[in-house]
Amino acid sequence: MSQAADDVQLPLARLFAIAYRQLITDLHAELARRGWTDVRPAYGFALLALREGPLSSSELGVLMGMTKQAASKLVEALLEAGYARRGETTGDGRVRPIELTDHGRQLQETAEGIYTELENRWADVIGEDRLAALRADLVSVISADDGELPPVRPLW
Amino acid sequence: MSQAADDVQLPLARLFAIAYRQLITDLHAELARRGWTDVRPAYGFALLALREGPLSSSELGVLMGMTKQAASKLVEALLEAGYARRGETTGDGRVRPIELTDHGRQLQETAEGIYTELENRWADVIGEDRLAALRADLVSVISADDGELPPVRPLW
DNA sequence: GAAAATCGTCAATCTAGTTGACGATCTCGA
DNA sequence: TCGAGATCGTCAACTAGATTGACGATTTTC
Repeated sequence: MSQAADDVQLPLARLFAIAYRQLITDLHAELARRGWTDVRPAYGFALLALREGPLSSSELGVLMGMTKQAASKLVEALLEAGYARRGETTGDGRVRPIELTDHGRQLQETAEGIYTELENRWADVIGEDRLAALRADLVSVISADDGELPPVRPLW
Repeated sequence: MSQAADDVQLPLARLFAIAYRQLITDLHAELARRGWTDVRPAYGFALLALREGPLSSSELGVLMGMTKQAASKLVEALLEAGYARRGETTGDGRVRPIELTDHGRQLQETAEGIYTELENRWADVIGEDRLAALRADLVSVISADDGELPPVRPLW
């Protein structure tokens, strides 16, 4: 008998922590294996947010649940790594929009592919239906407070 | 219609991040409300591990998935805050066991009570059975690799 | 008994965030 | 229209929580 069944009463928080870390670690290990060695975990949600189009640092900060200063530092790292660049200025002279470079878009797509694989492995273990239920239940609980999904944050 | 249903395809990793953060934030908010104002998120899993009995810093490090140096710093913080103390030395002169003080035990029990309340709120939203399924599914996936539950780490 | 491993700690460094301040720019209402 | 106030991005200083590397003191092993 596996150890798993004994631990069914482990705190959810602990399970979330482990599950999150496992996904992110596996993702970055596979990225590294494919040559993407300068990708930091913090980039993930930012690349995802930038996928849809240019964003200001402040907007990115709001989406990620961090201060604009922190977002600004993250953007700086993305610029230096060549995954993002300053886009065309809008009418507003205060805003300096950020957008993905081709390299950044390539990374985003590669990561998305790997990540899909990882979730498929989950489906292999617990089944498609249970996975869908898990996702749906998570969404209902975390948006229970105000009906909206709160911002992410790459945690502590 | 709530926003929740639209987002069912959000990455699990993101949901885990949000769910974890929400639980930990709510827990510490309630702890603070009850007067426990010097509790840092990192203490949580350490108090839990120490609940069963004395541990060395190195053992704590292994359980939490961090280096012994990091565990040592965490222990130092727990000692200074009065939640732990050096216990009786074993035969091994290298080991300096750590154990909970009464104050630490009180904190641990308070936190556990609050945490149980939080999980009960989850049960109120998705139901007892779905909550049990969620927990069981998480456990099976994260222990799928080697049949054992990996160490926690308070993440990034 | 000597070689090797382990325990705890020190020191330096890194990542990822925070708060506070500030100049530049935009918006809105008197 | 113009001035008060809000917002954008950045600078600086700091904090939390981790890392690697080194080392003395012990213990274990052969």
